[in-house]
Amino acid sequence: MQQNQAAAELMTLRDREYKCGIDVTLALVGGKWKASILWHLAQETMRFSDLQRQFSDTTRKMLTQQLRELEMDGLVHRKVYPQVPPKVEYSLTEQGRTIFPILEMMCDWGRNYAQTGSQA
Amino acid sequence: MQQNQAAAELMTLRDREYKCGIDVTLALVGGKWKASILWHLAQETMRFSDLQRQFSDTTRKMLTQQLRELEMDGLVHRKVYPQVPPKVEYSLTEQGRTIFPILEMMCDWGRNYAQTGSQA
DNA sequence: TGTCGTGGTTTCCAAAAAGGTACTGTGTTT
DNA sequence: AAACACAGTACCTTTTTGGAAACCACGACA
Repeated sequence: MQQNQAAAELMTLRDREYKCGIDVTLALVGGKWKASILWHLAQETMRFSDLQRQFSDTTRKMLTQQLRELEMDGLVHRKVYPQVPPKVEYSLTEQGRTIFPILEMMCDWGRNYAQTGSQA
Repeated sequence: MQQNQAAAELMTLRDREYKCGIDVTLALVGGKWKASILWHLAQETMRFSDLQRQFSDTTRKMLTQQLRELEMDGLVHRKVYPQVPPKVEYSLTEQGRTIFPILEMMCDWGRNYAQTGSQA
């Protein structure tokens, strides 16, 4: 019963209300690519073209869209170098780094499930 | 670079392929209600009508749909009592319980983000 | 002058997820 | 005989996501 001590009040995020912290977390990283993007950025700062290579099965549009949202949510930092051709580097913010332990556990759990759980 | 040691091979789940454990995890609990359902069931076994009360802003249809998928994925156990009116109890399986630490972290992180992170 | 590379944006369309409403089955109670 | 309780199912619509293809800006370079 987590309600009792810490949450009767709703949480607000981008004009939506959530009852539970889990829903907030999923709203931030639950998209099809966001969690993976954060995971990869946790390993190293990457240029847009690096991300395109890593996520070769998505489109530029999706990548920029997800990155913009992560940036607005304060999880990712976008650094533009005033050059031609353009150079843009993406990295995690302090805030973004705090979610790493969760991503790590999700990665392990999912991998383990795929190996053993699905045929249990 | 998590690729190097543990994953070059793809993981398969319900006829889809995933490169990363994170994506597997999200496929299983990334739905709009699934993680919360698991979270509540981790606290206590619940009847369908209990869940309806907890998730009063969704429909019976969505609940059954999500529960069926969680059941198929081996995370939730469905026990039917042969009575009239019907009685059906939902609880976590062993497998389902293993995800609890992740849910707990997501709950804390999300709650913390909602309080402090969004105005940082 | 024309082409290249990077990091996008725009428009349009398809697929997937979520939601609404009505209907069902069946013992028990009134 | 009618209504109720519980746990659904069926059918259809709406909303949200994801994706394909084309276009853009701009300096460098041949």
